[in-house]
Amino acid sequence: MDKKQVPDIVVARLPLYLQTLNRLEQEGEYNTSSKDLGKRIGISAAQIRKDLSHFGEFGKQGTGYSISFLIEKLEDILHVNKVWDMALIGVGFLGHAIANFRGFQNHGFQIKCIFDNDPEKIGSKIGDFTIEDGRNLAEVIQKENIQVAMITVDAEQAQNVANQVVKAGVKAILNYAPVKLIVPKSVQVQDIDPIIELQHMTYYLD
Amino acid sequence: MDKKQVPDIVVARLPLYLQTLNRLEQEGEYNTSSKDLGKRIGISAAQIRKDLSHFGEFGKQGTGYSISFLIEKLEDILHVNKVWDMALIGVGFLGHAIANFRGFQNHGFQIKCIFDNDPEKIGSKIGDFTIEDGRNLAEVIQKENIQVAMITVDAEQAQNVANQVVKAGVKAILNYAPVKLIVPKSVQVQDIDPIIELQHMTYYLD
DNA sequence: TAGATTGTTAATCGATTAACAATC
DNA sequence: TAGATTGTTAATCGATTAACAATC
Repeated sequence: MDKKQVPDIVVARLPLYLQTLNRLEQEGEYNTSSKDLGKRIGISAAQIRKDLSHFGEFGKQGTGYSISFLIEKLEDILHVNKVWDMALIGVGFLGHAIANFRGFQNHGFQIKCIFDNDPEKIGSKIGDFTIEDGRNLAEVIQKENIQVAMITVDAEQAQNVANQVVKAGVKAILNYAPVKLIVPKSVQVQDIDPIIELQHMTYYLD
Repeated sequence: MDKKQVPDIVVARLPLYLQTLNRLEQEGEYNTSSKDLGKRIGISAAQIRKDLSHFGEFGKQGTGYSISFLIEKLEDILHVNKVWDMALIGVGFLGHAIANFRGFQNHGFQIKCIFDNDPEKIGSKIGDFTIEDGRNLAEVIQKENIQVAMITVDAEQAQNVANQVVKAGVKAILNYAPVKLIVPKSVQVQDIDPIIELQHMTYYLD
């Protein structure tokens, strides 16, 4: 018998809660409340309490939540109490930026290997990484048991790359290419596409 | 009397429809249907028809939608039948990647000016752009009548930059910094944050 | 204690889907 | 014509909010 599953829209908010709690902790705070969190994030206090109630009881009447305790719980829930190794495929300007991004650390992720197909790039270095031959993609991902991939190749190559990483065992893809990837249901995909976000906003402009 | 307003969740899907239609057109297709579009995007045909019905009647019974006609309509609705000038603030690795991004063209956007505070960077070139002094931000944005900004500075500086661009007249901000920006309700904000997306996915992994 | 805030229930609100007449 | 597909309605489904007893 399955535990009733948590709505994805709730899951999607948890990383936002975690981000805000991390910031509060950095600012030296020890406690917070659903009201305070809600104001900072821009959603209702009731929604935060409801969301958290799917996973347990983490607060205290009268005093709210211990920030460090709630961070710990959310990290457990989101499975970022460990470090996920990631593969980065495609070293254009964007891949280059991501390879040099310092923000993965302490949030549950690290880049483990970087691939490109360009012979000029293969073998050269980005920070601590040597760019590997895209033809070895599947082999390396399998050997290193990598479950998360970031795809920063062109729209034209993205589906092909996705097929390869899925075959090699990747279970989550962060896709920067402006295409809807087709993957098995067991594989998670999230898209990052500035055009989509910009067009969403210009609807409200005139 | 206001026209009943379209739910934001509907608006958010329109750029995705447009993206898919553009791809279909590139592939040489002339017509499509809600069923076909739905399958490609991964949502129901009924939802696509319902979404579009908020804005008019764009299809024909029996034959579906003319791709070029529907593209035109969606571009009108999203206000990307013109080109929006954008300011880019912050020239780290990510800002550099965005400055060199070719994908804005033909989708309604172009970068008009780029700013940074680092004296080493000010005056140097990225493609056709000269990096300008961040201290001139407000002045230039106002003079050029820029309404869209992309913020690629650190988390610590992001709110400060947001305050400046809003004061200068910006109405839409694409925020790459991992902070919840506080802006007037009349200003649109969309966040792009890979950590948030990755943590959303690892919830489903084990 | 009095005040604050939780977790949860029930009510409200909104979004999605199924179904179908209209019609190309 | 027969088949396909629209736009729309009503029904269903799901998410958010308001309210409150419990209690720190």
